[in-house]
Amino acid sequence: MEVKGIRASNSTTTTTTIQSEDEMDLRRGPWTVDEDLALINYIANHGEGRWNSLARSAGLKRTGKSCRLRWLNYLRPDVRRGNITLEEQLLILELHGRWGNRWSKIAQYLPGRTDNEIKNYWRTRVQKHAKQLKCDVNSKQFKDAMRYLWMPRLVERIQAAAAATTTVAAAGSPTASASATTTITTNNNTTTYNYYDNNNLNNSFEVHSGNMMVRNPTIMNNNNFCGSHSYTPENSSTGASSDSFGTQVSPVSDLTQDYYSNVTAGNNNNNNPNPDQYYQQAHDQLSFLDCITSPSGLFDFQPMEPNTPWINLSNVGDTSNGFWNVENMLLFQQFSDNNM
DNA sequence: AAGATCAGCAACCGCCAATAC
DNA sequence: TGTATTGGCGGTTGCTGATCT
Repeated sequence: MEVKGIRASNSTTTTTTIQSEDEMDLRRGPWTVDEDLALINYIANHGEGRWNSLARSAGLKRTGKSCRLRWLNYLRPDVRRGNITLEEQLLILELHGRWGNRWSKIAQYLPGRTDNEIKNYWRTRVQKHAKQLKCDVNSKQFKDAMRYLWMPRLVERIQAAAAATTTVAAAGSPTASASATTTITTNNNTTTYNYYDNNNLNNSFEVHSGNMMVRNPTIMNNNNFCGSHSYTPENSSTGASSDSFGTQVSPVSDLTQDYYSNVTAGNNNNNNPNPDQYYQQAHDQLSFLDCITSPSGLFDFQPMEPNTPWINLSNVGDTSNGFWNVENMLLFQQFSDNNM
């Protein structure tokens, strides 16, 4: 790879292919608080776009691309940060199955998440599992494992969390165990996830070639996903990530104000300020249902082989964060043997 | 306690399509 | 119409903190 500089935080460029005086001064590597403030302030006053000239006008010794990336992936007020939730994991798995590595497209359906974040999630978590299982992440074997084992397991955990919340709220009774039974049945273009929660209530959702439909939707009661959210349909002219969510939560000027006050209050002690914390609340109001239903017919599975066996996950005893424990790897092994 | 290894993620790169001139 | 610039995307790198030995 061509090396034009080093990635040190306070380095200037050690250039091997210098083309102009300006390039000699270009900074690279982690952004400083001052740079972030300069970028935030400039965008607050002038808006975004025309990134090269923006970088110059704002007095930033960065490329336009670098400024754009910093803004979109970090400084933008509506960037949602923190752990990828179970619902988001499920959605990522499903959408990746549908579109592959179309990260920006997938990101459109996870409001506040950036394509970079989703890509990192996939590479660090999902590909890790494939590696552990010694199979290619794009292999049928692994895709089937995701579809028949991992995704149902996620559904189970989602409903368990929802049931636990409900139970605690209702009577303060013991929290839910992961004893629910999940079955998946496929009939032509419809896949049905069916399970009983801890209150012995039957829950299910169906995934058609069209939209996902929910019956008795305990799954939707997760407190992380309530309220409403509007998204930009994929066929919209403003479907790009920068436009889809650019200004819908809070004006940039507010971000700048809050950010300034936070910095002056000494709450930023590193090079990675987190202004979005002020807007996290807005994103905690997102609707999972809104995320997974769309005019374009989202959340439909690829056609499956007929006579797909029902899979009972009741004896898959994973209650930890990781799915691929020894038991499940054995299960995966058996599953693979039966489907090769 | 110290070095090695791993995991997560911010940031960069090259390529390409869209837009401006 | 051709060229330059800009923006968007997917792939990759390397820094940093956590964990392991």
